[in-house]
Amino acid sequence: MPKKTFYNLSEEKRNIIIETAIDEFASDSFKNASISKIAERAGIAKGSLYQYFIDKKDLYKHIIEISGNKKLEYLTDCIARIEGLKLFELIRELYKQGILFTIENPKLASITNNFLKETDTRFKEEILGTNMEKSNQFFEMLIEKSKQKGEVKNEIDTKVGAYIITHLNTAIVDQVLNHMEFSEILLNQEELLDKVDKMLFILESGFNS
Amino acid sequence: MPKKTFYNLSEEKRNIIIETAIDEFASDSFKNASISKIAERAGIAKGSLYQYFIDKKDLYKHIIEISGNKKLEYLTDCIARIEGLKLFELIRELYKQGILFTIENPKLASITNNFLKETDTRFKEEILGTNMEKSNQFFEMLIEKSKQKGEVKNEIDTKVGAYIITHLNTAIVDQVLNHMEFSEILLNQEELLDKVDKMLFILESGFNS
Amino acid sequence: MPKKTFYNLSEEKRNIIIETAIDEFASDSFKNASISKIAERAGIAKGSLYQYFIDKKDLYKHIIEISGNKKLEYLTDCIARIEGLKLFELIRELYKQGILFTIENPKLASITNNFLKETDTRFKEEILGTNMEKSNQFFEMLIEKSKQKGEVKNEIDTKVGAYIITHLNTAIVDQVLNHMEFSEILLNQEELLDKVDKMLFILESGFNS
Amino acid sequence: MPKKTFYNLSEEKRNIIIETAIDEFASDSFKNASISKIAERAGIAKGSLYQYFIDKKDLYKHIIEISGNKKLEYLTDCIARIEGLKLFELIRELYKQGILFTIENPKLASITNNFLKETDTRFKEEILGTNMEKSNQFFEMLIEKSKQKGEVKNEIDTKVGAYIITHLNTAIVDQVLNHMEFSEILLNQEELLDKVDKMLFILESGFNS
DNA sequence: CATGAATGAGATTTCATTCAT
DNA sequence: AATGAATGAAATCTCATTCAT
Repeated sequence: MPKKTFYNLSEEKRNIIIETAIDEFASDSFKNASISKIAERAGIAKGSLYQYFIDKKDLYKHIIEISGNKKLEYLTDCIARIEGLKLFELIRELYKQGILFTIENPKLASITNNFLKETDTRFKEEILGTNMEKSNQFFEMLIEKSKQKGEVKNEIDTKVGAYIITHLNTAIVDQVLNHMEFSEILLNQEELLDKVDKMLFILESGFNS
Repeated sequence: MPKKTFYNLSEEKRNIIIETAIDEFASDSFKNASISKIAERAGIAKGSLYQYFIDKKDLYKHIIEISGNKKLEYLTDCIARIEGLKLFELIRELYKQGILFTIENPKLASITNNFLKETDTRFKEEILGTNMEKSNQFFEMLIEKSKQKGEVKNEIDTKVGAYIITHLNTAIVDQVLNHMEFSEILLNQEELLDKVDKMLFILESGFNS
Repeated sequence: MPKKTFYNLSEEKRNIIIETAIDEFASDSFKNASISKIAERAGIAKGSLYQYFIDKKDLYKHIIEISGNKKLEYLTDCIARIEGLKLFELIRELYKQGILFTIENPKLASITNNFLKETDTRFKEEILGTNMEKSNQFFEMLIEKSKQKGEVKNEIDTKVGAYIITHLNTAIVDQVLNHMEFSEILLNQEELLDKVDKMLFILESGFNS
Repeated sequence: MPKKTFYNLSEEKRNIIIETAIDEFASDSFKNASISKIAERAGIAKGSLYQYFIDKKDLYKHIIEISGNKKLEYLTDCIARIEGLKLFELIRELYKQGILFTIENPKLASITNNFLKETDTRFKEEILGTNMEKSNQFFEMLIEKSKQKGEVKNEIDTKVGAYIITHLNTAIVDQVLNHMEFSEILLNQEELLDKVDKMLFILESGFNS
């Protein structure tokens, strides 16, 4: 959460700072990212950054938040259609949008994914507040509903099911990022979606009654 | 690969060094772990560490190797019984042994898991030589065999299947580690194995014909 | 080439740093000179030096450059009069000015001379860019001209001639420095110039037709 | 001056140590040469070196001495013929033998030349005892004799003359070494001797009456 | 608000020398 | 006499953060 001073800046300046920070955090872990480089590349004084943000962590937190919001934009449409879709239709859409988000915002996706892999749990909680596990809870809710509709086997453990779906999602994003790094950049989306379909084919047979 | 000098040390001293290094690398990534701290905590001179190991990377490599070997010990029995078991019986055993390894060697497991999450591919290859992807390939082979036996649906994509199994494996290990950190340490093994069974129940229905 | 930050410092501070660096590099070779000592003696933080210069080499390069410029100041007058003078009149002037430079800037002269003696050619080129050998080429040109004017025997090999003149020049500077070290500091200039005259007397008879 | 213990060693072992030390000192300055590397490459314990020599300097001193003696072997023949030869015939021989020594013992020559370039005069005296300047004095004596014989102009300053001859000698050796480094190794001796002749041609005209 | 110089702790690494065995 | 493990000071370099202007 930036200080007030940050919001007093012109939008243009704010954007430059954010973009530069994203660049830096995307190309390195939190610890190795350098405040000095961000200031330098953004063309502002190092001290200024400390006028806008409490410290490095604070800036990082803000970027993580931005990324979360951006990703949500990609997902809201799907989520709106939650009622009309079957569980795996929805999951397919969500995975698809997640891939789209990753391709169109690779830096943000990379930051988020790196963050998710951080070991230091205390650090993670500090950054996120408490809303870790949001994704998990969302899928739990979905599965529960689907059980009620009879779409999904009752024998399936809801938590475990949600867990699987969540983790495979981040695994996919990871793969997209890795491929992009090697600049087969557009390893074409179709191929990717094909993989997703193959993955979901397996899961679906596993979940469905 | 430590220098000769390392192996000339008393076993006791060698153990102290290894244990301390494991402690340090377990609580921080490679980059953030500190040789200085290791030396200090092990009660030896900083310079001495450089008598035993070429550099930080060399020490890290050694720890990774130790961990790999230790884990292999847990898995060899399963793997020996490869022929007699059905695919998911084997996977269950492998997951189970993986959990056991993690519970009994949480620091090593943590180091390995952190390593697997490293983004820098060049670094990873430097540490491992080339045998990345071994796990994936192993599961691909298993699935292929099971298809031939008719245990697994032919429609399933082998690579994607192996991918799922591998990733859920590391996800489980991660979860074990996280829980242990919060010192519900023995969140009892039974409960965990129960979760694994629930997970495999889903996957099995998904894979089997 | 210092960073901008260096030029933002007060002249006084800049001078202190430069003087201290000169002291250090004059009393030791590049490799053995210590950035830590420079910082300590200049009364600034070690880190600060790295705000002003990229690294040790960068600072060294700057000092070498300063020295080169200073020496050039001593020589420009002579060089301007190049046309009016006979070869050995000019050489005498150049040697003389070189001695003057050395006496008035013994530390700079020492640094330069040490640098010229460095064995590592790659290092030298890195520091100088490419203009090594400038002195040699200058004398070659002079000799060539003098041959045309009939002042110098045609049988003389131009390159070898230039080589002799260049090397005796640095030899003289060396001697001046050595004597100064033994603090017969002013072994008076006259005596020195007398030696130069004696040296040139020999060379002149050797060169002239 | 090695300790007695050194001379108790088998000649073979002594040779290995000396050769290795020569290798190391030839490829680096005194300060940067590494005792550890010498011990390692010679296949002896580091501690042993300290049984044979007081310290690094002591070993270095010994090597310098060896080099001096070796070079003397190349020169004694010339020197023996001192009476029969004219000044520049003798100088030519001495330069020639110096080049031969350098070509056949490049490492020793390199060590010696680097040593001569050392700035730290106290260090130099410590190593050499007092016999610096020996070469200079030798040439002074020669010149004096030649003056008496009427071969050399009386106007020439003996000291300055000797100085020139000495310095050009080391300059030549330096050039040989540099060329060898660039592995035009045998830039053929003839070519070199041709250069020497050209150099001496100049000097001779300068000296002779 | 903006600046950017200053800091200083801490990182990795090197190496001559000592000393117990 | 031989060994080689141990030492520890010193080297270069990095960087988040502070603070005076």
